[in-house]
Amino acid sequence: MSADSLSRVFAALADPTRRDMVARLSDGDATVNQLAEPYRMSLQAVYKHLRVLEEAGLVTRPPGPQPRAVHLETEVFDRMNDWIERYRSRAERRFSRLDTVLEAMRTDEKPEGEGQQ
Amino acid sequence: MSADSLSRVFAALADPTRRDMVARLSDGDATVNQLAEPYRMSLQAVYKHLRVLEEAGLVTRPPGPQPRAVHLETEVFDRMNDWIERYRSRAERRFSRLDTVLEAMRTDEKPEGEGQQ
DNA sequence: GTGCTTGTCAACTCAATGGTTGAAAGTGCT
DNA sequence: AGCACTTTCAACCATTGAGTTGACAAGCAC
Repeated sequence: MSADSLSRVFAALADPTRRDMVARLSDGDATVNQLAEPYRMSLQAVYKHLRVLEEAGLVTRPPGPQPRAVHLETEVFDRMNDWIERYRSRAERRFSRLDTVLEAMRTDEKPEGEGQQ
Repeated sequence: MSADSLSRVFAALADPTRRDMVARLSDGDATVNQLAEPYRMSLQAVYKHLRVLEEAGLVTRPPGPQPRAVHLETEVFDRMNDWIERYRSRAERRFSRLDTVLEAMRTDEKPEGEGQQ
């Protein structure tokens, strides 16, 4: 209940069925029944998965005629990417900086180094 | 236990505490005690979180002197990014193609061809 | 209207998760 | 050896999550 929005997004994608739904929706909108068809689970279960995706903001269901379409929202992907890139780049930048330091140490002096690798 | 590896990664990052750990580890390796310090939970709980991150491949703990360092692995981030980008781009490409079709309909008024690929 | 299909809600089961405490191994230092 | 610190294992509890079945509400066709 208290999960922040990023947690909801990651949690939503932690389930293989939901990732598969997202994958299929990337090919185009679908109704709940179309979505449910390949899975060996009840329609209600699929509907529940849909709710999870919806609450994570990964999917919207614009109102319309009876077979309502499920639509994939790509905006949330950006938020995930931002998070991932932020820390990946930070770690990699730090790593290359450390590399520089180690190299400086080797050329500078101190042949006492513990073989890190 | 039967979760595939992508599921484990997403599930690992679905927890705010674990995301915070990853964020902090992106600033440099840390011992478990250092990692645990800001949280109001038992050390054992932190170890559990660490295990989850470890099994997701997000973190390694190279052997060494007693307070073993926890190290962030950035490689897994690529796998996540691959997945995200794959379906984001697919959806956006489809969207722009649809856009093109719609525009063609408006300007042309008779779109007879659709099988683009 | 009657009926069929689609979509939704609710209650229930069962397994997994996040947290706890307590105890036991390892490891390092003197 | 002995002591302190780090790490892990096990049992337990509360909450969430994925799935089920059953029933109910809308929409569309006849």
